[in-house]
Amino acid sequence: MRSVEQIAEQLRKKGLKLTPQRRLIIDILLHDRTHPTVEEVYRKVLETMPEVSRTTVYNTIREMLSLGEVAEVQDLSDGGIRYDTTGEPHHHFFCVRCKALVDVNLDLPPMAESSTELSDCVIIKQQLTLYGLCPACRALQSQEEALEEKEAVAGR
Amino acid sequence: MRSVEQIAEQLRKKGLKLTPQRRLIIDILLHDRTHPTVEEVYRKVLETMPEVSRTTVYNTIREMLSLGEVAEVQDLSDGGIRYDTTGEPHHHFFCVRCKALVDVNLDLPPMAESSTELSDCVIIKQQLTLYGLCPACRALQSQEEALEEKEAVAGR
DNA sequence: ATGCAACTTGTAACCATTATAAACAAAAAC
DNA sequence: GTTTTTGTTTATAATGGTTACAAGTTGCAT
Repeated sequence: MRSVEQIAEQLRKKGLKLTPQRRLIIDILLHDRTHPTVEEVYRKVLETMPEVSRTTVYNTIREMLSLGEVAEVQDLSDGGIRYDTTGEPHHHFFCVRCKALVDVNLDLPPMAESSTELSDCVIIKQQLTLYGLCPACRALQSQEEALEEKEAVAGR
Repeated sequence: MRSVEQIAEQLRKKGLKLTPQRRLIIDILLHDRTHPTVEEVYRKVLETMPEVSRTTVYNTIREMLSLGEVAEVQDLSDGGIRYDTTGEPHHHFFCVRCKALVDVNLDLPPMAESSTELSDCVIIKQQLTLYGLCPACRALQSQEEALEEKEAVAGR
C-alpha cells in the first residue's frame, strides 16, 4: 500500500514541500475508498485542522492528480468531480438510482486487440463501468412498481 | 436508426410538444457522433435557426436525457458535460493527450457474473473505456521525448 | 377559432473551480 | 544567525457551465 512518505518523496523530487496541510490531505486521500468530492475531503480535513482553506484542498488534489496518485472519475451524481484514490487498477459499479459508485474487482483480459480500429493506438489502461441497481435500490424499485400497479388498477 | 418522428411520439405520450426548435435540436443530436457539449450543439443549431436560445438547447437535451435517448459521458476534456447520442451500446477510447473520445465497437461478454460482489445487483449495461494515445498523439509524444533526450545530453 | 398548457427567451442566480495577490514558512545562502 | 529565495497558504475575486425564473409566445385539443 502507498504511504504518505512515498508521495512525500515524489513531491521533493519536484521541488515541492511537504507541509502539515498537505500531509493531512494526502493521508485522507490515501485512506478513502468512497470516491470523494473535493468538498467531502475538505470536510474531513476540517475535523483535524479547522484552519485549512478550501483552496489548499483543491491545490493538493490537483498536485496528486498530476502525480497520477489520484484520478478523476465519471461523476453522474452532481456536486462536483469525484476522485478515485485507489492505486491498483479496478472497475466500477454505478447505481443509477442512488448514484453510488463502488469499486469492483474482476479480471478483464486486455480488450484492445479485438478491435482493428485501435491497432495504431497505445492503450494505457482499460476500465469497465457497470450500470445498474444496487441491492437496496433494487428492493425500493420493485416496491414502487408494485404501488404503481395498484394505483393503475384502482382506476387512476 | 432512430428518427425524429419516433422521438416526437415519445414526447406526445408525455404531454410534451414538438416545436421547430426541438425538432432541430433532436435532429442534430441524432446525427452527431462526436459526443458534443451543449455549447457545440448550440453552435450547430444557430447555423439553421439563429434565434434559438442557449436555454432551449439545455432544456431539450435534458428532456432527451430523461427519455434515455442521450447519455452523459465521462468528460475529462473540460468545457462541460459531453453527450453520447448513439442508440446502440458501444465502448469508448479516450486519448489522454488530445482528449478525443471516440466510439469503439467490440464484443464484451457480460462481466457481472465473474464478481460475487455484484450477485444481488441488477446490471443494466456495461461500458468499457480504453485510455491511451491516438495515432497522431503517439507520434507527437515520441517526437517530444526524442527532443528532451537531446536536450539532456546537451547538458541541460 | 379559442383557451389552456406547454414552450421559448433573456436575464439573473448558482455553484464548483481557478486565478490572484498578500501574508507566511521553511530551507538555502551568506 | 540573518537575509534571501522559493514555495505555500489564505481570503477574495473572477470564471464559466448550468439552472431558475418571469414574461411573452406558440402548439394543439376542444
